[in-house]
Amino acid sequence: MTERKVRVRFAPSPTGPLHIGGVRTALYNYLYARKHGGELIFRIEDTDTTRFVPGAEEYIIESFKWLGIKFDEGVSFGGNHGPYRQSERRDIYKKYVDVLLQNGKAYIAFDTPEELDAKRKEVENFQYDASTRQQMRNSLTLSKEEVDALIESGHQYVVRFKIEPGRDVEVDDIIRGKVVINSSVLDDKVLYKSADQLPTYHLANIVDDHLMEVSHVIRGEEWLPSAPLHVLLYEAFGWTDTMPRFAHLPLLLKPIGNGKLSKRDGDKLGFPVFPLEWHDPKTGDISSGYREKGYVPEAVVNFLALLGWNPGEDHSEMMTLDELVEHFDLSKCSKNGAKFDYVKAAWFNHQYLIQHPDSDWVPAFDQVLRAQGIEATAEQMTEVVRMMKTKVIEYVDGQGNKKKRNISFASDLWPLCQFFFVAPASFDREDKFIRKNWKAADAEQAGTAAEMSRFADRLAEATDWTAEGLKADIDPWVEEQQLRPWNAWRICLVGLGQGPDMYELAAFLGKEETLCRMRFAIAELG
RNA sequence: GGCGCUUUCGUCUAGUGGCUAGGACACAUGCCUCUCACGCAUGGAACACGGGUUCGAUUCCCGUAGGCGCUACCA
Repeated sequence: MTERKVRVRFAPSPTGPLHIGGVRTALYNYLYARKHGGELIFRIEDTDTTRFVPGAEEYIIESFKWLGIKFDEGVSFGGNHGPYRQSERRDIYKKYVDVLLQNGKAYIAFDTPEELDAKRKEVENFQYDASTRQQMRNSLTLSKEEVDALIESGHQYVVRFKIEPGRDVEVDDIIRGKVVINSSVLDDKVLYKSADQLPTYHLANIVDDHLMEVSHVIRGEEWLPSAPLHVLLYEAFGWTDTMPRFAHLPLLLKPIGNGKLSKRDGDKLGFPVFPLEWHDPKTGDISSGYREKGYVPEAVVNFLALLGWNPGEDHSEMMTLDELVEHFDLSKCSKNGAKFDYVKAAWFNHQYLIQHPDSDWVPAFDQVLRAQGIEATAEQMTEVVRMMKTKVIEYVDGQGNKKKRNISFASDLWPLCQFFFVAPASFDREDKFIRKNWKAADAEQAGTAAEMSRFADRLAEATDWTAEGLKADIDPWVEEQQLRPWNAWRICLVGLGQGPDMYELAAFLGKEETLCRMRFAIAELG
């Protein structure tokens, strides 16, 4: 076989939002295409009209736009192998179905879905294949005249692939090596339905991949069992010379428990399984998306790329899209399913966020603040981000345990930064930090209140109210007075044992607010 | 049930016919410190099991068990 230009495709069905596993499949196709100077095609597989969901196609396109995964041709991208929407290729499929019918590789079957259901109930493990097709109503058991008459009178039919039994069919998979399945276990798959004059996935897939000159089929492992069927179809058409190479990717699994990652896991465990928020047009349900959750696309891509593949050796896990392209190698994909580790996904986002300029957080942070009824300037928000982005936040994991993790999203900021915008209204005397750091006066020592009072008086004299200015002014005085005012001061301004450096906080609040909060705390705590 | 794929720390994984089996996330401890952190350092933690092949198997082969997928006029 001669070296062919690499042409790969991502071909989703517009039946709903794009699942994160689909995103990974698309990403691997993208990486492979870029790596080999090839092309990536975007095809819409809408041959099942009953499952079509309006808006899904637009959603998928929008998702890739956000993720930065670019297609070279396909629906909405142009190209000269179109149309790229399967529902617009009826005539093409019909032509190829006839080819199969004429050369005896396929036959017409009249059994209705109801009849087949009945048969399945009646015969355990019924399969429409070489062992049973002679008992059914099809062009193999009916005379030509009967068949023609049936079609003439408007009976609906399907075209089935006639699989010759007893043959070991070999699939040479890039990731898994040789996979052999005996054709006897395959059934005579429906390739085409007269009812809507559309093919099923199997036929459309082979015809399109051939016509679109696809060189490599990179798809999920759920397709592995039908890969031999596809090989047989290429043979039936006489296209084996240009048959694409296959690569079946391992699946994404639930983070906890068993089974593959599903739509519901996400919102149950608190992480999205869709790139963008999705509003179901039928039920009105809203499923959360990575974009709305506050992920940056680079982090999502980076994390996803490493689920089932890695560059090997001790290479850094932080990689840009270009770096991923540079190192990507299909043959180094792992073979077993990967549990979806959303804590690590958050870590990736954390890494990207602290690498981005603080001001990049402002739009998202602004939304978070507005939701709390707070307005702040861009400068203020940038400052808060700078001071708080390396803190940690508590969260509840899938098992209901309290855990801590790095701040990974703008929305994590609010619970930890209220005090920048809202003064403490009361103090919890039982709080460990307050009990430890706010002492009442006794016979030998003046209490914390007195100390804070003196400290406030001294602060009032400060002229350069910036973090640096205050430090230069106050540090020597504190030293001279042999004071350790930090924790008590923190109680005054924050109300808790939280927050950034005290000089920085004071500088942010301003002189008036700082002194006001101190007087209030002194009065309250005594 | 049938068919197929798969199995290295809790998770994602690297790796080899002979290694103290490496890294990342998570976890723990210490240092730093003005709280919580960040950062830095350290630590615990894995080759599913049973047979072979072999001087020697985590690595190669065969079973068993577990996990996953497919088994539609869905993709």
